[in-house]
Order: sequence, then C-alpha cells, then structure tokens
Amino acid sequence: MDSATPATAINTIDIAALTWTAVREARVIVQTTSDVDILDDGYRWRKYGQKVVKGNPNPRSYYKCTHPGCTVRKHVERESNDLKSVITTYEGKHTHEVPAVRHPNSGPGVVPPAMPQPNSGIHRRPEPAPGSLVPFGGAAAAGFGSPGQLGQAAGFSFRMLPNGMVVPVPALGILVPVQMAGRPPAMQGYTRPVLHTGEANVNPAARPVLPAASANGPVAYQQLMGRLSQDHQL
DNA sequence: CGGTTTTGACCTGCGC
DNA sequence: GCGCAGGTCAAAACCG
Repeated sequence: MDSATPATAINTIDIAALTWTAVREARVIVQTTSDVDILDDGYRWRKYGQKVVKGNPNPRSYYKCTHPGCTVRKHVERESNDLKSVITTYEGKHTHEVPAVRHPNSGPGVVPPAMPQPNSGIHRRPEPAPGSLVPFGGAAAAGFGSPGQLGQAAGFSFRMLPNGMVVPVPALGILVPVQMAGRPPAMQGYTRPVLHTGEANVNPAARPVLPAASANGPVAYQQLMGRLSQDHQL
C-alpha cells in the first residue's frame, strides 16, 4: 500500500530529443517521473506489442494511434535503474486533432488541456508492473489534469534537445521549442539517446535558451507536436 | 458487439 | 555468414 495518495506524482517530463528524418518523421522522447507508464496525451492508442529490451528488465510497450490514417507510434518503457522514470518515445506526427470529447470549443492557437478526463484515456488497464502502479485513468488524469494535486507540478516540463542530449529538469515546467539541428535519418539504426535526468551528459554550448513558458500552465503534447511541425514546416 | 490487450512468432537490420 | 536485438504482425482472449 502506498504511503502516499494513489495519485501519481508527475514531477518532471523531459522531451529530451527529437529527430527529424527526410520522411517528415518526428521523434520526441519524453521522460517522466511517474508511477504510471502511460502519459495520457489526449490521443487514443492501441498497444500492438511488448518487448523486453536488452539492458532493461522492464518490458517496452509499443502503441499505435488508433485514428484512421494516423501512423503515429509510441514506445513506453521504464528505466531499469529508476522504476519511477518512464520514457515515452513518440514517432511521427498526428494527422488529426486530439479526439478530445470535452473541449469542442478549442480553436487554433488555444492550448488544450494537458490531459483529458480519465474516461477519454487510452487504455483500460495499467500494465502489471511489479511496482505499485495505479490505473492511469485516474492517476494520469489526476497527475496531469488536476492542478491541485501536484501544485506547480501539474504543468509539463518540456525539454527539446538535440538527439542524445540530456538536461536535468527543474521542478517547474519549461517549454522549449527548439529546432533540431538535424540528424542522419537513420531510422533503423537509430540509437536511443541516453535519458537520465540529472546525468551530466549535457553540452553547455548546445543547451538551448529556456524561455519561461511554464507560468501559463501545462502544454499538451499535441500542441508540442504541432509546434514542432510548424518549426519544420511539415 | 466492438475495441483493446496479451503473447508468441517472424522479419529486418546491424555488428562481429 | 552468423547471431543478437529490436520492431511489427497476427490470433485469441477479455472487458466494458
């Protein structure tokens, strides 16, 4: 039994790297500190596979966006040395709006809620991880969508860095829309960047300037995607 | 009944 | 050329 509330503490989220290939494929890696594996980003995902990767006893789960025609995929895995750390890798760009069932009034330019309601979540069941996981329906929603649950932590912490770069994220959220300098479109041979928050793998010279964007609240992933797309004129 | 999750097998690519 | 690892697909089962 948890000593704390069942609500997950989403402390930090790092969009650590993104890779743009010649085929307009976006890769965004998000690292979160959470008890739940899945980040409820408002889209609907269907799990299509699970695999144990070398060097990590925790299985990696593969998800596809369930929207017709949308080929966006994401992988979710936990760090072997930190079960609280969840790494979500998004590949591709959504060709549709967030299937939100709650804010039909959200127009362009409007920042949609970071997290939809538990009901509009992604999956019905959490993965039977050895840890004390809670159904992301409630946990994710509580963590992301309820400011009161986590205080300032309710906001997202976004970090976009050149692939393979790591930056320790402060407690407060920061949005960093930084363009990728580019990386060889090595889809197959792509190697996941090191994703350890707090690790000193950062090249100071390459660190982007971080605008204070967290004050306004959380930022949805899809907005992030959209921003990236605009930056790259996809 | 529809949609999603689970699990195993198969295929492809890379490294040695 | 062989082996290893990663990623994807397909079929069956389960839940709402």
